[in-house]
Amino acid sequence: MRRVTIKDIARMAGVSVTTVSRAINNAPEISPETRERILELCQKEGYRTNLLARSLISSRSNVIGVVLPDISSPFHAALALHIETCTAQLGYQVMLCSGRPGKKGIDELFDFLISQRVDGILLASSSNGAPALLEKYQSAVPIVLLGAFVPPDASTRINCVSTDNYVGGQMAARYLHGLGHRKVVYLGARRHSDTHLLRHRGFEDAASELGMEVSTVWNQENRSTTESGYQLAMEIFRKPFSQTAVFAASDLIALGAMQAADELGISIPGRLSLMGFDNIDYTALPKIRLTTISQRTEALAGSGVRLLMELIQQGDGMEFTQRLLTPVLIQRNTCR
Amino acid sequence: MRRVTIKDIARMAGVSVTTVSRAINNAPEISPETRERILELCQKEGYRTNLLARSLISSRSNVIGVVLPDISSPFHAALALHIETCTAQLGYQVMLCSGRPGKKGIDELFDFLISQRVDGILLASSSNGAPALLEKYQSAVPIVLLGAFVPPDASTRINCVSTDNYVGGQMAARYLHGLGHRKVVYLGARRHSDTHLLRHRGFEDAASELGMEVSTVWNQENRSTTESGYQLAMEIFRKPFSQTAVFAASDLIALGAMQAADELGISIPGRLSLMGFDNIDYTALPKIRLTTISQRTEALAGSGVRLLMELIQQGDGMEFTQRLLTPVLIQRNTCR
DNA sequence: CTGTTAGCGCCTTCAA
DNA sequence: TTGAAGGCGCTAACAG
Repeated sequence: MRRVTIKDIARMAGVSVTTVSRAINNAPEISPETRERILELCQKEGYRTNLLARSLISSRSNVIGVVLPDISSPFHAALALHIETCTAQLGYQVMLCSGRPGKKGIDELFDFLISQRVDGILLASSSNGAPALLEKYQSAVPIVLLGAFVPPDASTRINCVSTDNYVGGQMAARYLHGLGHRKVVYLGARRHSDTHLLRHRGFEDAASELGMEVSTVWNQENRSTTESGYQLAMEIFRKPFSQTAVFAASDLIALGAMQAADELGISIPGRLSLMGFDNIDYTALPKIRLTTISQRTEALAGSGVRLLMELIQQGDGMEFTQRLLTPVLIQRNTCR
Repeated sequence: MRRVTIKDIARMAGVSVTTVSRAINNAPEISPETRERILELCQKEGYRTNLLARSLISSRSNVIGVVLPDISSPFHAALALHIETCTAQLGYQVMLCSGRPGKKGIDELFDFLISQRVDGILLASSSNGAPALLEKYQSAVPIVLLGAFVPPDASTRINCVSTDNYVGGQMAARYLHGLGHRKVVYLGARRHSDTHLLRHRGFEDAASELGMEVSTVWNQENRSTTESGYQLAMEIFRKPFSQTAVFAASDLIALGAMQAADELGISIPGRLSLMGFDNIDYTALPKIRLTTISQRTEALAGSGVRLLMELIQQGDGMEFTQRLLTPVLIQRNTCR
C-alpha cells in the first residue's frame, strides 16, 4: 500500500513539486492548463494529500479532542455525538477518547491528545476534578469544559459552558409548587459534585421561598445510575411517606425511582409526581414520558464547540469565559 | 503556545537530537545517566513528542477512523462508543466521523480519513451502499464493515462482521411459536436493506416450517424510527386483527408499536405479544422491558476492531473474511 | 555510547 | 509562471 506522493506526481508530470503543490492548493500563480493536467493526474493516480505532513508545517491539525470520562452516562455520550456533528460543520474532526474505569487516567488522555497535536480539547465531564485538569493543561492547548459547574473561585481561570443548574433547580421547585405540591423529596443529590450541589441549592432556595418543604436523600455513590435511583427510592417508598412529589437529581435516578414505584404499586403521577433532570433520550419514550429539565444537549455542544474555536483562533491571551445556558422545562406525563 | 521540540531539548542538554530521541524512546544504546538527565529536562520543559512527525516517518498513525452514517440510530451510536472502548485497549485512537443528512457523502469522509492517514476504517452502517464503498476504497486502506449483511456475491471481496440476521429471524419465529402463537405480523421490514431482507427470510422460513402464518408489513422509509413504527402499527391496530404477536424489524419499530398499542388500549403482552430486534439500551428500561434479539453490540464491536487490527498488521494480500455472530434472545416482559 | 546525515511529504520563501 | 532550496519535528542508518 505504498502511497503516491507529491513527488511522484511531479516526476510523472515533468514538473517540480512546487508546481504540484500549487495545483493542489489552488494557488493563483499557476497556469490553468498545468493545473488541470496535474489535477487529472492526481485523480488518476489516486493521490491524496498527506494531512499529517501538512499539519507538521502549519502546526494546525484541524482535529479536536473530545474527552468523555464516563461513557456510561447517556447524557455525556449524547453530548459527544452532538459535538462531532457540530465540529464537522466547522471543518474540524473529532478524536474521541473515553475514560474507562480502572484504566489510565484522564491526564494521560490529555497528554496523548496534545502529543497528537489536536488544536483544542473539549472535556465533557461533571467531575469535580475537571477544573484542576484544565488549569494544568490549558497552557499547552485550548480546553473547554462542557456540562459542568465550575466553582466561583476557580472559574476565572477556566473556559466552560454549562447549563445553569441553579436556575434549573429553581424551575423544578416552582413547577412542582405550582402544581400544588407542598412536601417533596429531592432524590439522589451527590455531595461531591458541585453541579449537583448547585442544582440542589437552586431547588431548596426556591422551595423555601415558596414555603415548600423538601427532604433530601443523598446519593453516596459517585455516579448517578438507575440502580442507585432504585435503591434510594425504595428506602422512601417502603415505609409510609407524606410527600407528594419527587424531584430526582438526574433522569437516571428518576428512571430508577419509577421502577421502584412500579413494583410497589405507587401510581405516577396518581399518588406521586416525578421529575427528572437532563432530558436524556430515554425520557421521551412512549411508556416513560418523564417530565424533566432539559440541558439542551445540542445547544450545549454547539456553544462549547464555538467557544473552543474562538480560543483556537485567538491563540494565547484570551480572557477566560464561562457561559451558562438556561435549561428548559419539558412537561410530559409524570407530574400533576 | 510555541512548542518545545527535540531540538530545543538537545540544545539545552548540550547533546544531539539523536541522543534526545533515544532517551525518549528508551533506546538501549544510551547511558542511564544521560537518559535520566534528558528525561528530567523534558519533564521540566513540558516537552511532548510530536506524534504527527513520528507518524510521518513510520507511516503509521495509530488512529483508526470510525464512520457512522446514521448518528440517529441508537444501535450504531452504541456500536461507535464500544468501538472506541475496544480500540483504546489496543493502543489505538478513534477519529469519529458521522454522516449528516444532506451533508457531504460518506465518500468524502473516506477520502478525508485516508488523507489523514488513519491506519484503518470501521464503517458502522446497514446501508446497502456500503459494500460498494468498501470495494472502492479498500485498496487504499483496510476497511471493515460492521453490523451489516453483505450479499453473497459481493461477500468474497469484503471484510465484515455482522450479526447472523437469518438466524436471528429464525430464533424470533421459533420463540413466538413456542409461546403458542400461530398468526403473527412482521412489522417494518425494509425492502432496500439486505440486512432486513435476511432477517425477514429467516423469520419466514422458520415460521413456514412450523406452520405459523405471518403477514408482513413493509416499511417504505429508508430508516427505522419509532415514528414509522407507530404509523405502521396504527394501520394494523385500528381495524380488527386476528394476529396474536408482532415481531418488529427493529427495536425502534417495536417502541413505536408499543406506543400505538398503548393509545389504543391494546394490552401487551395481554392481547398481543411484541418482540424487537437489536437490544438497544432503551429496551431494558423498567417500563419498557421489551423482549428482543440482541445483536451483542459489544462483541460485534470487539470482533470488528480485532479483524481490522489483523488487516492492518498483515498489510496487503490478506484474504477477505466475513464473520457472523450468533444473536441472543433476551426474554423480558412483552411476550407470552 | 554519541553525533552526523539524510529523509518522511509537504509548504514557503526567494530566484529565475 | 515555474523551480530550487530549506525546513516543519522526528527517526534511522552509518560513522566515530
